[in-house]
Amino acid sequence: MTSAATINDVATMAGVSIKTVSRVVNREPNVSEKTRERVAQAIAQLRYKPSLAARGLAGGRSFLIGLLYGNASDSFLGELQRGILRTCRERHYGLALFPVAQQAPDLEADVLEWIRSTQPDGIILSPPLSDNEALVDALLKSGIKFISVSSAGTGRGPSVHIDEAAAAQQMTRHLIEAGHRRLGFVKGPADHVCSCLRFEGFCAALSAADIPFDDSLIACGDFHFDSGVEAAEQLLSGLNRPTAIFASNDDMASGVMHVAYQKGLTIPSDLAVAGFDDTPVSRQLWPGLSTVRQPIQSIGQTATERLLADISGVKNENSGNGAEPKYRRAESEILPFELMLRASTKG
Amino acid sequence: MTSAATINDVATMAGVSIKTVSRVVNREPNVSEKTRERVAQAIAQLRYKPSLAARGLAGGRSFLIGLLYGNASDSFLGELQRGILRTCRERHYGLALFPVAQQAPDLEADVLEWIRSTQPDGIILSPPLSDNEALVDALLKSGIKFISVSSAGTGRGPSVHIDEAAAAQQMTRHLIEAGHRRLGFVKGPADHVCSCLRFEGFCAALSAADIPFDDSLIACGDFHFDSGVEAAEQLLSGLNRPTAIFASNDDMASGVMHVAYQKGLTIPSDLAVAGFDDTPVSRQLWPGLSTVRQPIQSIGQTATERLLADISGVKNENSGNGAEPKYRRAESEILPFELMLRASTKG
DNA sequence: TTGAAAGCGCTAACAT
DNA sequence: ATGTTAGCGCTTTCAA
Repeated sequence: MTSAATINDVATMAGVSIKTVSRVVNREPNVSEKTRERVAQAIAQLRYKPSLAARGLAGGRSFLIGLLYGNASDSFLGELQRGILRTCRERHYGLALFPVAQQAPDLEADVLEWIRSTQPDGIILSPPLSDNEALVDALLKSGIKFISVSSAGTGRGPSVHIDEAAAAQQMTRHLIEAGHRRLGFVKGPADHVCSCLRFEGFCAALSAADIPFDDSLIACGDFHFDSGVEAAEQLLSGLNRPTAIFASNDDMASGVMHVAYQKGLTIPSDLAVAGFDDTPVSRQLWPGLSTVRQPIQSIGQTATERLLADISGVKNENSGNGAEPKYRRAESEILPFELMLRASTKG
Repeated sequence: MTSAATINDVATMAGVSIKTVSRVVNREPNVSEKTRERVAQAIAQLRYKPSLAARGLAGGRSFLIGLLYGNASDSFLGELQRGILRTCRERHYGLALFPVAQQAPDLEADVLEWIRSTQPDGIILSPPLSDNEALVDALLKSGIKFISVSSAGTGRGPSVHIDEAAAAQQMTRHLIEAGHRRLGFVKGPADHVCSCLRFEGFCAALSAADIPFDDSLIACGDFHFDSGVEAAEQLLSGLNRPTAIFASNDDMASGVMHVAYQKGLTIPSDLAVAGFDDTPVSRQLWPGLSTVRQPIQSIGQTATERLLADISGVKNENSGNGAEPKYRRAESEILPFELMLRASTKG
């Protein structure tokens, strides 16, 4: 046999009809364990892979999910893609990428047009697109299934993310426990929900420790390195400078470290620095940057699984013995984060 | 009309058979100008878009190009994807990602299988896959069109890349001109063609400056941060340590910087450090890392354009009046690099 | 220059 | 729990 195996080959080999093969491939119910096993073996042996084109044509679905993203960092997107692709591969789905020009005036129209031409079965929204009210509205109205990752977004759609506020609070507490009382904070873009949550967590930790909030210790950035530099220059210029700075992400934190070096400050003895995201750079900096790790791959995987369940899930929902529906989970799924404590905060 | 128009709708509206519509859509010959006109109008009026799935199924093409990649860095892959997607979007092609498990025993089989199931019309090979002889052989044998990016590869297929050796030579010359005579070098993985080329460039610069080659100044890494750390520990442990270290990529260079800090060396006065790739980290480190910038986005774009030309080019090749074939360019296309000189090499 | 018919490989609706 | 039958929208013969 020279060309690729088709569903017919599998059916013949397993001694069943092609429909049964289809059931196994699509994880539909009503296949006996024995049959499923036999079919699975034939599939493995023939190295059968269903043709996306044929499935799409016949099923009116594209077996494609779309990933919409703005100008997030490459490491974030890379991790996210890995997670998504893992699930996609298992489930024989394809991934269509749509890098959105965030500043486009008619972003929603662009996205809708892309959806029309690509016809993905569902969409994953990565931040900060998930925070865009107009876009979410348009998506909701269009009826396409979607899920947000790494952001609670506007709360009007399902999402998979960590508890950003709790993470920021915990990191802040770590700094406070290290003896810091003058804590600087570099905010992210105001229109990112996660920026706000991280700031809230910071404030919560302060007030829990009875440290008065000092507005002069707060600077604003845009999540990029350069804005971290600017923020640090502002925060470190006064006489009464902070002894620790918590930046809302690693790129800005690395900017803070840059300025500290320029000013001849030693990290962490003169200035402790913390970031958020655990991007690769946090290990590579000297000293290593303490930061918060999100399980981005898992987030991608989980989001994809939930999206696929949503797409084809309704039918499986009340499977079996009158039990509760399986897919009616909470709209949002919260995954655990982890504090990565490195030398930048340890005296 | 609620759902999208199909070829039948167009045919009915234009009063022709679907085959004629197909001819018009695919710009095939043997359609009278009048008919073509009429069909074109119907297409415009119905906003007809041919279904990729159906075209793929029937025609054996997918209008998809595949991107194969191993464990390259996220910033590299991100840039590459941006370049590729730009061209894809213009040409109405989709992009299918295939992250290859490099250590897989039957990598070629995996890839071939993926090709058979996804049926991309062409493939972009990113390093180090382009250096895998067995894989390239398999691809060549399978007859699928492909092109390598950022690596001359084994030289048995088209590619788009920079002149790695010249770049490494130029960076080395920069170090020599800064007064360094004891130059350390951290090699990349031996099975990466670009590792070898970068090393060759280094050696060429040494001999051009009449600096004797010293084997004790050469260490081996695997392109990852940790291996840079190990390499630096080795290179900086002896008494007669180098005054400059050129690492084959930025991640390893950052490892070198880490060790320098640990040993209390000041960069660049005690030790100059240079990297390769101009990943974002090179700016974020302190001091900024001198490195070589590849135009990765352009490489991606160019490769995609050439691949698509190759895919659909054959039929256009001898169009009309016996002119020369249009697509017979050189197999390899060399794009310019750029030295990014930052503080890590400037006294 | 045009069209009719036969699939491509799969899923959906309806048997059994 | 499994099979049968009709297509999905298009391209490819091959015929007119």
